[in-house]
Amino acid sequence: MAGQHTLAETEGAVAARLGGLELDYEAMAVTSNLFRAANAVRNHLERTVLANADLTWTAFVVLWVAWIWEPIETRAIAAEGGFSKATLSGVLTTLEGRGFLTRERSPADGRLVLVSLTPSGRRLMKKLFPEFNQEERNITRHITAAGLPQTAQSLRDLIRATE
Amino acid sequence: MAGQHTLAETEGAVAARLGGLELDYEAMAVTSNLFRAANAVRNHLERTVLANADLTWTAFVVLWVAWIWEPIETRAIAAEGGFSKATLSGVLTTLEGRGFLTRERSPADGRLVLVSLTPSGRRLMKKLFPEFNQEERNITRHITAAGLPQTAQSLRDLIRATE
DNA sequence: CAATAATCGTTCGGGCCCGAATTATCGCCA
DNA sequence: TGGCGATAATTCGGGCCCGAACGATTATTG
Repeated sequence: MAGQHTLAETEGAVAARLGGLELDYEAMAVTSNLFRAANAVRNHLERTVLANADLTWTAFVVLWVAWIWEPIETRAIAAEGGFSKATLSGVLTTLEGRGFLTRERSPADGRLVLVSLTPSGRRLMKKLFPEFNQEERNITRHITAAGLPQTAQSLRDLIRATE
Repeated sequence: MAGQHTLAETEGAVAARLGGLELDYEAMAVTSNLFRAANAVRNHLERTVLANADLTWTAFVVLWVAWIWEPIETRAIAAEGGFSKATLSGVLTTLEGRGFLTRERSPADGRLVLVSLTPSGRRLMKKLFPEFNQEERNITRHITAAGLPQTAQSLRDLIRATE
C-alpha cells in the first residue's frame, strides 16, 4: 500500500482521517510491505521463469511439493502450499489434464487420494526448478547477508502468530 | 512451502531429486516463508476483522487507498495496491454497487476516472480501520522489537529487487 | 491540421480462490 | 454388525486475478 507515496506522507494522510486516534504505524508498514513484497515477487517469477512453462504460481507450488514428497496425500499438499483443498482440487485437475501428475485412491484408506508426478512432470521440474531457484537468488541477494536470516525468522514468527 | 516438514528435511529431499546441483537454500527459505506469511496474515485478517464487514482483502485495500487519497485516479489505486487495472475494475464495480464509493470521469482528462468514497464508505473505514490496525499490531508484536525495522527494510529490498 | 502514436479504463476468457454443501469412506462401539 | 460421528476429496457459487483485445480520448508529429 505504501507504493507511490512515502511512509511519512501516508502517515500524515491517515492521521488527517483519524484525528488523534492511536495507531501502530510500524505494524502497518510491516503488513503493507509484506503484501507488496509477496505480490511483487510472485508476479516477477510468473512473468519470467514460469511463463516459459505456462504455469501459474500455485500450479508450480503444487508440482514442487508433489515432486519432493511423492506419493503425497492431497490434504498434505494443501497444508504445505498454504491454500484450501477446494483450490487444490481445481489445480490438480488442470495439471492432471496436462499430463504432469496422476491421482490414485489410497489402497490403505479409501478416503485419501495420492498424487504422483508423471515422467513428464518430473522432467519439467528437473529443468524448471534450478531456473526458479536462480531467480530466487537474484531477488534475495539484495537483502544484506546479515538481514537474511533475521528476515526469514521474522516471517516464521508472523506465520506462527496467525495459527 | 516449508510447512509440515522442517527445513532440513526439505533440503534433504530436494538434494535427493537434484543430486549435486548447486542450490541456494537460504533464498528458497525466504521466498517460501514470504508467501506462507503473506497468505497466513491475509487469511487471518479476512476471517477476523474483514468478515464482519463482508469485505475481501483486495476490496479493503481499494477502500483504504481511496479513503486516504480521494479523489484518486484508478491507475493510482492499482499501482498503490499492487494489482492490475483489470482486477481493479471488477472490484470497483462491486464496491460501487454496495454504495461505498463512486466513479466519475475526470474533467481535465477524459481518459481518467476519479474514485471517491461515499459517506457510507467513509463511515465504514472510520470504524473498520482502527480494528484492522489493532489486529495488525497483535500479529506483528511477535516479531522482536529489534527485528521489526530490519524486517520492514528487507521487505522493501525485495520489492525494489523486482522492479 | 489531419494522421498517427500513446495512454486510459473496461471487457473478455480462462484460471485461481474460498466457504459451504455433498458424497464416500473409515473408525468406533453398543 | 449395524449405525453414527468424524474425516476425505470434490462440487458449487460467487468473487478475485491477469494478459490481451478493444474503444475512447489525448498527445505528437509531419
